[in-house]
Amino acid sequence: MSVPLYEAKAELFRLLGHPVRIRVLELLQDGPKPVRDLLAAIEVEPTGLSQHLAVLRRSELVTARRDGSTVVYALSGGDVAELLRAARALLSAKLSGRHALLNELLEEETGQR
Amino acid sequence: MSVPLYEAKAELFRLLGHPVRIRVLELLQDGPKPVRDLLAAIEVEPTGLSQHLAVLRRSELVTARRDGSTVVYALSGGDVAELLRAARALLSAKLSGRHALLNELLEEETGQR
DNA sequence: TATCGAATTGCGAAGTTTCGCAATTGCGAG
DNA sequence: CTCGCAATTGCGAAACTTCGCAATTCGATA
Repeated sequence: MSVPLYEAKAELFRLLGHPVRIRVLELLQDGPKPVRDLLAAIEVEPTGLSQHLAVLRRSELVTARRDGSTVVYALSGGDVAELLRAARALLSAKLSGRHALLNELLEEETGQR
Repeated sequence: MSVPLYEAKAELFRLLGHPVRIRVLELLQDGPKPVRDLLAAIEVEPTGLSQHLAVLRRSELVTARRDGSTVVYALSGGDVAELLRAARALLSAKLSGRHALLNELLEEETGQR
C-alpha cells in the first residue's frame, strides 16, 4: 500500500476543512451549478473561489465542464452528502450534549437549595 | 446563530485532518485506551501524541480520565465511527472509479486497433 | 480581428499548524 | 520526602495554507 488508508482519510478531511469548500459542496448537492451562481451564493472573491474550486477539482470531489463562456461544476460520483450528513449529526449530538448538561444545571439550581 | 453551521462543519473536518488524530480515533473505536497503548500503536513521539490528544480533547471528540499513573482516553458520545465510515466509502468509490477507467483503457488497447 | 466578461493561474505577504526539545506536573514506590 | 515514570505544556523554527492583486486564458459578440 503506497499511501496508508488513514493518511488518505486525513487528507480527505483536510480538504473538507474550509468553510468555502463546504459551502460549495453543499450547494452542488442540489445539482450542477455555474461558477457565477456559486459566486453569488457565497461570500468570497472570484479569485478565492477559483482557488477553492481548484482544490476540490484536484482531489476529484467535483468536476468542471465548460459550457459556452461559463464553467459548470458538479459533484463527482462518491457520496459527499453522506459525509456532510454524518458531520451534521455529530455536531448536533455535541450541542444537545451541552443542552442536556445545561438542563441538569438548571434543575439543580431550581430543585433543591 | 453565532457560528454558521458550515463554519462548524469545516472546523470539525479540519480537526480530523491529521493522520495521527485519525489513527487515535480509529483505535478508540474498539474501546477506551491508555495513552501508553496509543503510543505503542502509532508512530509518533509522546509529546506529539499529547498535542494531538489535546486538540481532540478541546474539540470534545474524546475524553480523558486519569487512572492511577496513566491516562485513559475514550470517544465521547457522538458517532465518530459514522464519519470515518463515510470517509472510507467515499475513498473506495474514488479508487474504484479509477479502476473502472483503467479497465476501460485496457479494453481499448486490446480490443480494436 | 479587436474587445469584453467569465474564470483561472502565478505570486508574495500574512496567518496558522506542526514538530521536537526542554521544562513541568501528578502519582506511586521505595 | 525523593525518586522515577507517564503524560503534558511552553516555546521557537520550519512547513503549509490562505488571501488578494496583477496577469492570463478562453469563448462570444460586434
